[in-house]
Amino acid sequence: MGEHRNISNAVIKRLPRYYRHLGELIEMGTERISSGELSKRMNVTASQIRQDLNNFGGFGQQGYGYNVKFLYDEIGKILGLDREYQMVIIGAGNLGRAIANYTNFEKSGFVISGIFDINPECIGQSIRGVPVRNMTELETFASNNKIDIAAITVPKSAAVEVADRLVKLGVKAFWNFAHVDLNVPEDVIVESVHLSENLMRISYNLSKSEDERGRRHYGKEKAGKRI
Amino acid sequence: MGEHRNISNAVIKRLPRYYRHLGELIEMGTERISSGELSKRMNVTASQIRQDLNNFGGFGQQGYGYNVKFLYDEIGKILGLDREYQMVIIGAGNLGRAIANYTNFEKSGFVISGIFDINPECIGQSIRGVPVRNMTELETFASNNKIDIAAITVPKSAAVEVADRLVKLGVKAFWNFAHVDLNVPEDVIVESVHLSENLMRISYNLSKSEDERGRRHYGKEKAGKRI
DNA sequence: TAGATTGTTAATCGATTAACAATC
DNA sequence: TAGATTGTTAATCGATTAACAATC
Repeated sequence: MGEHRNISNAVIKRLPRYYRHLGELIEMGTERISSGELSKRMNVTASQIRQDLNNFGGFGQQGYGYNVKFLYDEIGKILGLDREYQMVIIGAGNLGRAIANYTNFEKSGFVISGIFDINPECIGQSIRGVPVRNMTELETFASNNKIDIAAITVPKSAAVEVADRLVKLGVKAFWNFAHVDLNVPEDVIVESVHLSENLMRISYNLSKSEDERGRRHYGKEKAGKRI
Repeated sequence: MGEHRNISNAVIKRLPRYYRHLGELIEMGTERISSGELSKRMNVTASQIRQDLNNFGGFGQQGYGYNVKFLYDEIGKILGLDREYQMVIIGAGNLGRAIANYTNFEKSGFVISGIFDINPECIGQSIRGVPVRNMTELETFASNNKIDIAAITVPKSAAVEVADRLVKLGVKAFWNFAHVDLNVPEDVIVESVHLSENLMRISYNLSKSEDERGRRHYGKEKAGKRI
């Protein structure tokens, strides 16, 4: 019962990627696939694929493999993609607009029901048919509309306060683009996209590649101690 | 020597977060901090902090802790933030603009040197002082300007081809926002931001929370086999 | 049936945490 | 010095991979 409690985070992080590849396979008209073939395609071990899927029950068949469409649908259900989610976007800047315009979202059941900003120039504008509302209307809006997810695309300085307001309004999931750790109650989900951290991993790896010839040192030199 | 080879990915992923928190501590005027205090602030174990930092050498002092400013600078160096990176953005849509307008990037040494698109309406426009160029000019541009990083904000269908072109031009790092796995040579870095995967983790967690009451099943029912 | 491939257990590998001696 | 806290080794935990019996 409740099959998907206690599934490790590592597994969950991989599910969307399985889902995407299976979608591509469907588009290609592939009907069945073995863990071995999928393994080659995705660059993960077949063992890992089978282990991951078995966390949720038996989706395959010995001697046959997995039915692509069936597996795709099942993973979709696991990921909760079989229903709609009402999402608001806080911040109608470039990032907020990018998200609002991201047509694919609605396809997968993420419906943008409101966009909010404090900038008078934005307020009243319409983005993809959704009007930009004044942040002062947030509470009224929330009492008339269920908000499943709030995307936070405001600057760091405002993000924490906005999140607090939304938590009070009962919002249980945040998609956070601000460079802060939101502090929310235990039962509230935060998924953060820290773009600057992304860039730092790139610069780390770039400078590492160069080091492979160059050589650099960090911290105290402890002569002879490390090699 | 060449201290930072063979550092595990898990460690590297945490470095930007240390860096951000240390930056906040500097702003607050904090001069020194122990692994224990930082541990409370960041919600990680003190042991992990010490282990992580010791991958790069001894930054602390027994009985004292870590000098915040010194540690911040050292981590900055490790992350390669002590130099500039030339970045181009492929795709002048909302997401491309969001990145281009992200003022903070230049602060940290990421300089946007070019923006490219195929849409005639965009070409010639200027975003933050950077003109939007025709994609056909990419090769010419690359021969006159070093490109350290390319941000790919074009649709999935175009992303793979664009990345191939850029690899041929010698670009060694990609910041990929398209929903595809870019296939690049071994020595090329790809950092992907798959927004839809983010959303799926949110929907997974939301539907899991609801299951905690509801109950759902996936896959074959094997009565009595699992509890 | 024989062959293929899963589901699943056991072995390995890696990452995190605990503990403590070294040392500021 | 005594107290605090690091650097580092050892113990634990968890995740990945290998192996193979079950079974389609």
